[in-house]
Amino acid sequence: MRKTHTAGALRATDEGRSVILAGWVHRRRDFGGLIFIDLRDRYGLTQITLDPQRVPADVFAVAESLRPEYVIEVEGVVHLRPEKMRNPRLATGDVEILATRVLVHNAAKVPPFPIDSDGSDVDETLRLKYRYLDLRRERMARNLTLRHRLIKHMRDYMDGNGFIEVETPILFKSTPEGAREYLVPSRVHPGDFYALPQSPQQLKQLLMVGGIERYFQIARCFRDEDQRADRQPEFTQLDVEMSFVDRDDVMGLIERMLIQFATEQADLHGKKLLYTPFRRLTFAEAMGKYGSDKPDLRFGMEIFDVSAVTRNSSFAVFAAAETVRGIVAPGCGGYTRKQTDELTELAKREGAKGLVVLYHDADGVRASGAGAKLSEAERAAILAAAGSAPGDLLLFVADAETPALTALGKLRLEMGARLKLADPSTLAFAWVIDFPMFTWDKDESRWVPNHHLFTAPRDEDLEKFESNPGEVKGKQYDLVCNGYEAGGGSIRIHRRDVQERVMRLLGLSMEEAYKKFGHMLDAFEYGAPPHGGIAPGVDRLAMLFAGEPNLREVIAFPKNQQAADNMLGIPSAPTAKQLKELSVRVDL
RNA sequence: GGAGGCGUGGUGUAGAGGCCUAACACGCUGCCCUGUCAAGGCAGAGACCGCGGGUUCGAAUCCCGUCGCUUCCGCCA
Repeated sequence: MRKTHTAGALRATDEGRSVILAGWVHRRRDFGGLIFIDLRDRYGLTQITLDPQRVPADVFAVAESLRPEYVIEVEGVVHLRPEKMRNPRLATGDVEILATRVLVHNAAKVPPFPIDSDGSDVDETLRLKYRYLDLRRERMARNLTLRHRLIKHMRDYMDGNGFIEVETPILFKSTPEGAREYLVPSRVHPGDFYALPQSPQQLKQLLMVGGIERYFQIARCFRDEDQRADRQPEFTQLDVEMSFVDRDDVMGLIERMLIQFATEQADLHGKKLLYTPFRRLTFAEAMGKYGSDKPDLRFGMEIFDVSAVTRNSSFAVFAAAETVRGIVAPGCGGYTRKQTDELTELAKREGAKGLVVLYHDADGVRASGAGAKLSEAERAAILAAAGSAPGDLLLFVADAETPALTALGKLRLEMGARLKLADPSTLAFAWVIDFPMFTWDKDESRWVPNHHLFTAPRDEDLEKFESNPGEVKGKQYDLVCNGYEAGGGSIRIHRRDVQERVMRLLGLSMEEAYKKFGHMLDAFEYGAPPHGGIAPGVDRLAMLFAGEPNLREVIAFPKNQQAADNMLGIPSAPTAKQLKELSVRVDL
């Protein structure tokens, strides 16, 4: 090892020690007769001082030639800084190294962007093109360290709870009923393809049939779908599966793991958990109060129902609607027509027919606009249901239940953001349970699974299966946090007959079902234990704990929104020789 | 597939039909400087305003197209 200490290690108590540090020139302050160099490595900054009276002329000359991002090695002696020259903002601020030798390992061109910021001042395209420079930022080092500690915590925790990590293949089988897959051509089997796994779902269930009982894996998953701030084409999950468990066993396991992590790693991310134990709400509650199946629970602004009041309203829009729901935007009574029009646009984009705006004035609902059409009694009843105060703005959607709730859910998030209601230093973890198992897909005229087709129905709903599929609830649970889905899981079907009923309901012929999922159906006939699991998203959890706005900040080499990497220049065209070997022809 | 936003020296921005021979800050180069830590002072270099077309006497600025990045909708069992 060429260095005796890191650039973040030295303190006043090290005074007099001879040391060797190595790293990058962060900044150079040259006074002509005195030079300071901030030496940076992953661990911190240390000030190197070059005094011409105390170093040979050739060493001083080397120091004069240094530029930002040069890689250097410095030998010197730790000195206590004069009292007034200490820097309390630096962990190493009490000391400086009086250099006796400076070696340049490598010079550096002028970087295309500054390294001494958090990167928010630089176009992200450039950051990603020069990711190896971008990673030198303190922010990136902190994020990758946090991610490492999260994964290490997961491994230690799972190990401590009797789980073993088992690797599953990346070259997997194409399966329908899921996300679009990445395909890999087989050379040995011309015309045949592997698929990269969207998740190790089936394999981990087969591990349960294989008697592993407690499995986990830090698993890479691949989905060829369009990107979002919280979606990358390849991502990492803590994949978990256990035998002989109920829903609460799985939820409790993950909940304790996250609480422990948040407690032990408080120094790194500084985030507080808003709910311990985690909140629990049913899908119906989540939709009804927050208009979302992954609500941001850091603030209230719950949706309320005034249908009982408006059923016989003198306001035709209200009277005709299947349901009328609303939210209160506190203190927004001063909104202009232009501002409320923006909100109306947002509601329409989310599928609502429109937005009804009422103003809560000093003496009740303002009698203008929609307010003029409401009777005195209705206005009073609406304010009572809303629980609003003078100066508030009331937003209503009169529509069928689902569009009304989802539109108000989006409006709630929009108003929450405008009013800065969500505390950015908190994490509001919660479980959402009792999801409907199936949703009717109008376009395809068939039932589609809400989670996936291996999720078990609640025992009491088994009989409604064929008669009323929309009413069947599954043993599914989603981990949500601050408006993100941080993970999802379920108790699985472990019997062939039940699995076949699900497949039949989804419109799969038994022939098709067997072709695609025969390995599962067969396995269930050889003593498959009851089992269930979950897969928290590692990238998303790292993002949430780090307080970052997107996944790219917690991934060393992420893809951009076009699923491309402009540093590597991928994806890229294969050679004619490669294609020929794979028996693949490109048709553009 | 669709909608919005952005694109001007190395970086981040200003600019809203003629005042642009394009401004400011940071960075960069040179010189001065012994206690700075976002060091300071002086001087200087560096941009055909993403690309293509159009309107106009005149376009960074208006219009059309296109490319790149980003956020969102669809999609994500």
